[in-house]
Amino acid sequence: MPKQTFLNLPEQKRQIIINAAVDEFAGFGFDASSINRIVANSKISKGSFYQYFEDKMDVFKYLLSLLINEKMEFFKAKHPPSSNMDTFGYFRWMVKAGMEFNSAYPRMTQAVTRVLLVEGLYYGKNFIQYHQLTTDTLSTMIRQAMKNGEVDPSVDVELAVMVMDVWTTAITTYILQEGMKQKDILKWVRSAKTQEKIDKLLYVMEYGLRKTESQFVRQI
Amino acid sequence: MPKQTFLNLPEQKRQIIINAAVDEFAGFGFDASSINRIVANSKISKGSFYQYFEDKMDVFKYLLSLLINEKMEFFKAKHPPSSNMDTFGYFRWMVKAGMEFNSAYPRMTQAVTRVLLVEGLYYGKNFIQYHQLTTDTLSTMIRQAMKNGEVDPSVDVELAVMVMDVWTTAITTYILQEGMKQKDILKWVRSAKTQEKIDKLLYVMEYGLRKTESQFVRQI
DNA sequence: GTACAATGTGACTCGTAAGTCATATGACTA
DNA sequence: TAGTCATATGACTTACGAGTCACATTGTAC
Repeated sequence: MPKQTFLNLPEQKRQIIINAAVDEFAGFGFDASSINRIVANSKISKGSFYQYFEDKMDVFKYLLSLLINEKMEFFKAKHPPSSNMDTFGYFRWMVKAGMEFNSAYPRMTQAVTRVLLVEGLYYGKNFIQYHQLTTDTLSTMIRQAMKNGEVDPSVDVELAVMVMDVWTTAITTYILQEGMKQKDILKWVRSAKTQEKIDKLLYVMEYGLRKTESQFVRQI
Repeated sequence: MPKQTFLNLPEQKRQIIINAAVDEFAGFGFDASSINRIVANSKISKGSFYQYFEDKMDVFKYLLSLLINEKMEFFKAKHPPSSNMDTFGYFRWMVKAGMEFNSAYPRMTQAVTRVLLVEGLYYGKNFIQYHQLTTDTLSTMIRQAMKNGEVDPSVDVELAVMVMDVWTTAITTYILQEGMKQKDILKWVRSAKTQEKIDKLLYVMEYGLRKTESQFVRQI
């Protein structure tokens, strides 16, 4: 976490530093990011940087915490459109709301996604707990869907979690990559065409999970 | 490509250098890999390295070409178990044969996978042609499956290709990651339990693709 | 043996990174 | 005014990377 000195800084100066760091991580990933460049781009001295943060990992963890807080606020403010929604419907809503959020903060999301997903730190020691959180949530959802009779009870829960996890990551990465090419990413994500594409991708997963295992057992 | 000097080298010396490079890329990825370390680990001088290769990218491309050649030999020697196989059956066979190969050359595969898939160079400028090859093959397969009536003709081919591509990558990465934890990776991949897991993952995709789009259209 | 080509060597240059520290600035306080 | 404290600075140290080059060694042909 940043030192008190950083938190005492005027809002505007803090923002300049945060933006420089976001651009650096989004553009170079974690390892290739340079504190020298962050410092140069935010027009502070090297010494000041080390008065604010411990090191590169410290800044990154701070950015991550900002993103998580914003995301939690965002989800708190949103509510699922209808209350009588099945588990998969709820999952679809969640994924789409997530995309909406990502499009509202594309640079920040890109920085964090690049480091955590693309560079694989997410699955390494430092951030494994965040991934654990996701898989736990998914696991609960699957079990709920089984209770509701939406998923065949013979389904291997761990496997289904992996499917949903990988699938969500793939869609998110894909949408972010394509979205960054657009003029107005938020508008593009909200467009009927993009929404339909996301829906289709999610349905591929959903029907796979709904139908697979029972069929699989019969076919063997 | 390596210079003639390298190709003139005695087989054993070449192997030592190749092994050092493989270990370096497998352990550090592309950017973080160091020629200094490769040189130290293969007990040649810095000067010699530059007599053999242009630079880091040159070694990596050479390793990649070795892997591709070996893989082509491997697939040439193997034949699908039965001739009356549907498209998805053929796809399953291909994926599994691929896993078999990866397990036979785990370090080499890990090095290349880490750089191309995990670090995302596969989708960058340098290696995009290899990815294009994969998507073209998949595209042909999907169209064939449609002709055979195995896939709903309303399916969006581009979307299906993306599904298969992403899914194959995810499974490959997963199996390689888990496999590296085992004592005998080849034995582990061949075990009934692992094969069943791979099958299940592929069936999730298959049933998703078979059933989704027509259902999707009806549900809207 | 001599001459010439091929191969091998590691110290050296140059660039850039992380992190430190003596010193400077400037605001507030007694 | 003098003292004190938080903040700001950038030159400096240390480490490590890529790539070069003058020179050394080895192999081969005559």
